[in-house]
Amino acid sequence: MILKSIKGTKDILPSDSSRWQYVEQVVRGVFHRYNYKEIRTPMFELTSLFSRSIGELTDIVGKEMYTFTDRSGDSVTLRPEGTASVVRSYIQNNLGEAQPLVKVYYIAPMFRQERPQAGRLRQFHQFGAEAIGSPTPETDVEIIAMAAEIYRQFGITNFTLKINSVGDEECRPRYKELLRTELMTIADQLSVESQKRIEQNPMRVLDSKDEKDLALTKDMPRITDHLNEECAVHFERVKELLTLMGIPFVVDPRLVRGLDYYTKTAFELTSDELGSQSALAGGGRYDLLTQELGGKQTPAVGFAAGIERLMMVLEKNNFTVPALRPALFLAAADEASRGWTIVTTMELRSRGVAVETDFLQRSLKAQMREADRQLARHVVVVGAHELAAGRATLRNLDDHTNREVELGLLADAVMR
RNA sequence: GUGGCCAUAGUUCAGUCGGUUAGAACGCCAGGUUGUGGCCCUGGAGGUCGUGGGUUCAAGUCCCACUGGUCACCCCA
Repeated sequence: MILKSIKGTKDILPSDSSRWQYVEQVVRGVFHRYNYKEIRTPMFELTSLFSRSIGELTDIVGKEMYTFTDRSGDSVTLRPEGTASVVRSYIQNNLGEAQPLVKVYYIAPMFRQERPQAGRLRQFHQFGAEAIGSPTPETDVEIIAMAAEIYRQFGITNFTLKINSVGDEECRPRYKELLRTELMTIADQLSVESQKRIEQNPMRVLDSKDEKDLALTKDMPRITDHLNEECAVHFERVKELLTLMGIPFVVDPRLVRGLDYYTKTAFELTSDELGSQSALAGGGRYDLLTQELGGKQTPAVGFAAGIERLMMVLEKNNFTVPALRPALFLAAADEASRGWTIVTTMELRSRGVAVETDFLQRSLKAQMREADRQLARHVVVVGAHELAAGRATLRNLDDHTNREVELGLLADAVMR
């Protein structure tokens, strides 16, 4: 086999597509109840949209983007996440002019050029939502509650909600400077990666998974102790509302997340059933992004979740979705009756019945086996005898019962 | 980008110390007395042993390279 799919991409085969459809349907249902409307943006954008929004120094922009030069010489990139495109569309289409708060969701493929592993693909799928136009902590909580609700809909309760506040343009720089100074004093003991980050993004040092780093930075100042009044009040209110709603959470002052645009609330949903890539979903507030991309200053908050990772948890839980089944399989007992079966199959289909028939000129036994394999609910064998009588035996493959039906009333007989 | 492990039928895997026509299970196909599935029985099809080189009288088996997969690191969904 010379032509194969690109590394880190996967086919969603007929055997699992119904599972995907079911998952998407449940997700859409929750978004609908929260009154979020779908937005579909292009799969690729000008590279600068992502580098400017996600941040030049992030891993995503620095080493994970699928970037190409197109025939006109423009640098374009397959979207690595959803928020940048949504905000671009929000600005470009003046969505904020029609209403003060825009609530949208997406279910879409994303692309990052990394080495694949369990729970990580180069093309993967996310659902996510953005509430653009509201500065209130209530909106943060709606987003968080909605994400948690989706997992609950699938019977997944075994996840941890971690939240933090990363401050705003006023208190974060101040905290970063304080932290940087502190980190300098132990710089030579930190891991190489962390040393590099002291300058560029000291908060990511705290987020390091290196055990030595963790021990060394244990008593470093926490951002939650250095928020300004506004951020602190906001964070308190988020925690208060989550508590009132009965949504369990843990405050993780080290939580930073890999995108630069977050302000105030940042959160993450993790599962311990996932192995190394444990993040189910993540999100936060991004009050400065719209302005950063050339729009009016507009507060916003959102989240994104990995569908493959949700699928992995569902599989661990032996979650099954009902199979899609034909209501009827029309079998031909002899060659002369095949004309009738194929025409009738088409007629019944246009009347709304899911019908399958034989296309391989197979023996009756083979047709029966096919009906069984397709999980057809009923089968009717039609031959010269039935066509003459205008009646046939309708067999229910689930309870193995037979009954006589008029051929003209087949649709009613199997639809009920 | 770095590292560990792996690569034999459609799938999951056996394959001894290197030795003759590479096996099993499941799946697939066909039969098991005139026209009724699932279970059972019988038979059948299906493999360039990932690719290329090397060692050897002899390589699925040993060595090297490459490719692919997988898991982990970094980071994230």
